[in-house]
Amino acid sequence: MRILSWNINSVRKRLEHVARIAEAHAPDVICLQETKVNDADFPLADIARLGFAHIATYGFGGYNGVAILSRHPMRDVVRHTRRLKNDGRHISAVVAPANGEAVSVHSLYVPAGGEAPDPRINDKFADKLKFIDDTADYFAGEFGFRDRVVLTGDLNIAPLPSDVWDHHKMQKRIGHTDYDIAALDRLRRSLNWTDAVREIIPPDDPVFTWWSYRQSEFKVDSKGWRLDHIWVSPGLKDHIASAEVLVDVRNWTPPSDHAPVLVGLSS
DNA sequence: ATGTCAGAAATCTTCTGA
Repeated sequence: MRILSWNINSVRKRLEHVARIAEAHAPDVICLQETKVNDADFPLADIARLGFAHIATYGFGGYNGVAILSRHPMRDVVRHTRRLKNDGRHISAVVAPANGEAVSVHSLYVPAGGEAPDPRINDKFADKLKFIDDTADYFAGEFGFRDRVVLTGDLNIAPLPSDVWDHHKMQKRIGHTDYDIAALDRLRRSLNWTDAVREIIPPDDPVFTWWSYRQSEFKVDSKGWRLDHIWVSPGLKDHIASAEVLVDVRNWTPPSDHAPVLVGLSS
């Protein structure tokens, strides 16, 4: 099963890109973040036409919004809330291929966390860390190590020195602070998750999935961050067959500021 | 401090979030 995750920054602005990705890479499942559309306005017919007959959406007006597009039937769709608050940041579904074992797939959009790198004075950063800890509690309580679970999404954290273009400069930037990295490690331990991309690409090699719009010119492998991730539960660790970042997509116009991550799992 | 996007609400621009 091929699973792709992409912060699309408005699904309605980038339908053509989804078509190109579907054509070129044939993912079975696409997890989207920042769809920026209410469920009632989600372009279901356009997506279905691309081969994804099964669609689960969790919109939140003009902000946030996550979705799962699947070629295979889905059941048990859950739009997750945090502290009884709808926020369009976590949707899950069990993808059940006709020939193959079912997988619980999660599309997550972790809050960015604002500017000041101190949760004691920055409420957005405190909310981000709380969101991650709530999510860790959820996974620890809901699943066991033998379950087949895939966590995807824009986690807004680059955990390794090689996940940012300048480790030293970024240590005081939200997304690469010690607070971020410790929180992401708590999430990783919640189900003993494996970072699928780093199983395939050596941890010392720079890998980026996000490049700011606020650069005069986007250049591959310059000034990026690896904010988008696909993790698998222990039950799927031995099934990781391939992993890559579709860096070229960042050059397609009009671009999202994120590139998709694609992981292939053997049955 | 700056750069650029996207969407909403209300105008033809400003705000918010990232």
